[in-house]
Amino acid sequence: MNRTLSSGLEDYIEAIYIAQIEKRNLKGAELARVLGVSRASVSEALGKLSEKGLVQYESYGNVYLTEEGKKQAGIVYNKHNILERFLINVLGVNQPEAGENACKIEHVISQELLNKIHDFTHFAQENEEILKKFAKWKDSR
Amino acid sequence: MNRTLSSGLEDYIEAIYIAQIEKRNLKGAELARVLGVSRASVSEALGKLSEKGLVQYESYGNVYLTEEGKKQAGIVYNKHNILERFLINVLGVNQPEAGENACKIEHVISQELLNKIHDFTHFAQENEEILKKFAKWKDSR
DNA sequence: ACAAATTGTTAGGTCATCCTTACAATATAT
DNA sequence: ATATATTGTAAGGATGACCTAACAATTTGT
Repeated sequence: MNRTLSSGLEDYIEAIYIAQIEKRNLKGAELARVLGVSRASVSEALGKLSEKGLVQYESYGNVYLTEEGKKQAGIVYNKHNILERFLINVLGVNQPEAGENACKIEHVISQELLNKIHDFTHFAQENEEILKKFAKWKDSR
Repeated sequence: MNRTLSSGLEDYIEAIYIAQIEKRNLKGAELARVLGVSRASVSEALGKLSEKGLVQYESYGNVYLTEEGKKQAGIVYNKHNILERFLINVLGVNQPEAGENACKIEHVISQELLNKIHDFTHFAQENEEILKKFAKWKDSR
C-alpha cells in the first residue's frame, strides 16, 4: 500500500481535521460541498482513506480521523498555517491571496524548507523594525 | 483548446527552454532522459504542445520552442529562479533543497505572490544587515 | 408515522498522464 | 555502404481523480 497521500487526499483529511477542530459535524455530503466535488468522489476517497487507516465512519453518520489520520492531517494543516502566516505577516500578502497560495504550496513543500520559513517568520516578528522598513521600502518605489 | 498548461507540460517546455539557453541540442529522446519519462510520453506531450503552438520540431531533428512557447516557458523559468534565489539567499536553504522545492512551487504559485517574494529578496539584499542578523539569530538557539 | 429530503453507493464514463512493446524511420560509425 | 544504434510513434493498457445518473438507505420535519 502507498504510504504517501496525493494532494487530493490531503485536502480531504485536512477538511475533516478542520471540521473536527471547530467541532462541526461532518458527513460525506457536507465534505463534498466544502471541497466542491461530488458525493460520489467523496465516497471513493473515503474508501481509500479508510483502507489506509486514516478515517473512520459509520454510514450515514459523521466522518472522523483516526489517530494516524489526525497526525497526518495535522502536518498538512500546520504547513498551511505556517505558510499563510509567513505570507501575510512577513511578505504582506492579503488574506485571500495568501490562503489560495498556501492551499497549493502546502502539498509540495518540504518539511525542511517549512522549518526555515517558520524560523524566519519568528525572527521577523521579534524584530518588527524589519517589517516596518520593508513596508516603507515598498512605498518608496 | 485549453490555454493553461498542466505542471507536466510546464516541465516539458521548461526543459526545452533551458536546453535552448545552454545551446544544447535537444531531441525527444534526450528530453525523455532529462525528465525521466519514456520516449512515448515525450512524443505524446510534444504532440499536445505543438497543437498549442508552443513547440516546433522536425521529426528526428531537434525540438524548439516557438515565440509563444518561449514566452510561456520563460515565465515558469523566471518563477523558478526567483524562488530559488529567495530560498537560498534569504532563507539560507541549501542548493539541492532549494532547487527541488522551487521545481514544485513554480507550478502553483501566483504571479502576485511571486512579485512579493521578488521584492523581499531585493529588499533583503539591499539591507544585508538583516540577513546577517537572521544568521546570528539562528545560531543563538 | 409517514412523506420529503438527505445521504451513500454503484455503475459506467471521461480525461490526463504515464507505461511497455513493437516496429518503422533515420542517423552514425566503421 | 551497410550494419548498428538511435529515435519517433502507434497500439493497447494501467491508474487516479473526477463526473452523472440512478437507486437504496437513512434521517428529518410536520
